[in-house]
Amino acid sequence: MNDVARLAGVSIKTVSRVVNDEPGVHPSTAERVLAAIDQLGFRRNLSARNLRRGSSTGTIGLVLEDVGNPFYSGVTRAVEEIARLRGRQVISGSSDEDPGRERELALEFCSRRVDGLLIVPAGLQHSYLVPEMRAGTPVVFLDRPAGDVVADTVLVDNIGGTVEAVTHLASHGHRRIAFLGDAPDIFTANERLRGYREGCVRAGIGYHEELVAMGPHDESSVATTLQRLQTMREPATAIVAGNNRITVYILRALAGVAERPALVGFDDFELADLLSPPVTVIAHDASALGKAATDLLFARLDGDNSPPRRVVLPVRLVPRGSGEVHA
Amino acid sequence: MNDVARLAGVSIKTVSRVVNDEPGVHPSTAERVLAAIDQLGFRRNLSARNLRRGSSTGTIGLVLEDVGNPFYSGVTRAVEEIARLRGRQVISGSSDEDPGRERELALEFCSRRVDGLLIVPAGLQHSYLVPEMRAGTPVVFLDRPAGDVVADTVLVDNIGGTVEAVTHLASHGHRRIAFLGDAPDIFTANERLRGYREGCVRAGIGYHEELVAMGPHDESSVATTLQRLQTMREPATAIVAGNNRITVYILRALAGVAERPALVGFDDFELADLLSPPVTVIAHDASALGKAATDLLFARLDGDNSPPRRVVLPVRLVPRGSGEVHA
DNA sequence: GGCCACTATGACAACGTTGTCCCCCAGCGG
DNA sequence: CCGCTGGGGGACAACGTTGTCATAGTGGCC
Repeated sequence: MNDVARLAGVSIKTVSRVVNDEPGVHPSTAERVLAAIDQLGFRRNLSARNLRRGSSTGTIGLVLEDVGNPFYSGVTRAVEEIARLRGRQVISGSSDEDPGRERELALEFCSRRVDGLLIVPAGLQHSYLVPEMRAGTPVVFLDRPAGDVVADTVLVDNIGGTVEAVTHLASHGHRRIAFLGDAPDIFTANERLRGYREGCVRAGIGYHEELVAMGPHDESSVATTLQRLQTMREPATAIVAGNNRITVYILRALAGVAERPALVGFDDFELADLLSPPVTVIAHDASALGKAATDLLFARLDGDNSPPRRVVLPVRLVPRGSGEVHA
Repeated sequence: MNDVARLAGVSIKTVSRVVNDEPGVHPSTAERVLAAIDQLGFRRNLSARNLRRGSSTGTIGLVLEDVGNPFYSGVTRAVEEIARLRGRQVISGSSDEDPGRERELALEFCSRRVDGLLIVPAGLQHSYLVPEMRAGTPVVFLDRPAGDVVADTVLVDNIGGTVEAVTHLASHGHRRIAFLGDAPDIFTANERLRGYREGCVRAGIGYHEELVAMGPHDESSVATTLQRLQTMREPATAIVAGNNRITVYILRALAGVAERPALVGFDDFELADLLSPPVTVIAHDASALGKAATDLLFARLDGDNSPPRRVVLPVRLVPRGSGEVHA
């Protein structure tokens, strides 16, 4: 800006005025300044501007588990969309389920003075955020709740969803329904397990430990588990999969197998309808989740300081075939 | 920092020394400072720091077409990964194929003084970046080249891939091979069309205008096109799909159809192997693309100022069934 | 001519840091 | 007692902006 001022033969303040479209600059002066800006390829430094104005940095931080997972990239897209409408940029990072990494990312974002934080928590300890929140940085947790702080949270109805899945399978005559879930220390995995259990009880088919296999799972552990479930004394005739990845692992393991158990997966995914049989899922909307969380964040930025809210988004069972096989 | 200094009864410079682990602070003083930091929840302002030091802002900007597309979210993931290893944060945004939006994002990132830019170009005009590049901001284009500036570029072998697809189909006896591509003003779409044409010529089956349908496509336009291709006087017996979305549209349109043409899709996608028939694709690696581009960017940041490079990543045909149907 | 109002512009401080340079004082040798 | 040394610490400027206030010039009115 200094250089521009020198070239145009004015003070830096006048350049500032031109750059900010402030009134009170003579058109001919403005023109000279603009020419100088163009010639030097000047672009105002937003960091300095925000520092001086003490105002918003125009950024929001997004900590998620893995952008590579279609579910989270859907969330990211929705967040971006709304941030854009509100003139904000998104800085994001993946925690890979590592609480340390999550914390590192969140605090790094705070150091950059983001206007707000959206976090898919990896761990259960979030007291590290208390100073930031007290200092006025709004934080919204999504997909999973914070461990030890009270804050805005947007979740999906994990319990309702798995209850519905089990009920649905039971209504087709299944009494040996298995559940393959993610690591039980992950909130959603645990909730879905609870829903599964409740569904079993409600359906009157009882909860049987041996039909449950919690993760972490990979392709081979899922294959092994399926083997066990199908060869036990009273084999499982139906399976509830705890998330999109597990569903895919199951599909891989079952590829080419003639006698397939019924299957309902948690999370919808592309092409589920084109597989044979098409996969019945508990669907919920990644972009709705991202949108709800971002809307909540912006409400806080707009001054809403009502008590923290917990929003639970509905899920719906989408019957496609794999879950409508009779026992 | 001021408050911390006052509370600890020292000067702000001493606080700065403690925060930056600089030597020359008495342990007992440091302890007082740390206690004050803790009590006030102080976190150093990175913008101010970078402004003062005139150093890197520790961020890189990523402009892509749509994070929601699994291909680009794979790219994003890879970029993030490498940026992390090099201590950088990623700021990203989606252009939605809108050149204006691409430019807006890129310039916004420049205003934030990102250390470097990774761009999946939406348009053909990139001279707007010349001042920034001359000012020392390295820019790497990925997936598509820049329109009118010479810069580092990482591409995949679009032509080679489609040539291979056509050759593969021809070797199974197909002589009426159709091509459904994206809008021809998109570089990759155009290149793939060229590859298709060259493949036809090489295979000695000739290039026939009526077998080509360029986009933009959506589910219904694809369905209509397929209808036309299959009912023409000499119907198409095989199809090459120009990208992952078009492949999916084709699969949707063909669902339940008994007489299916052979199909090879450009871009691999999850579950392609579990469909029936499994989908033969020209595969290339989103994360390899992201990694190559980011590596190139960091090489520039490390001072490499050799002439701009153009890297072309190989693709490979993955035969799975849909492309091995004989005519 | 003196005064006012108004426009165009500039000087300067400040945002929160850090780099540079300087000062104070204890400890030590002569 | 003096001077020197070195460790611990502070004052101040500067990074690139913008907000505040001041100032110079111009034209109009009495």
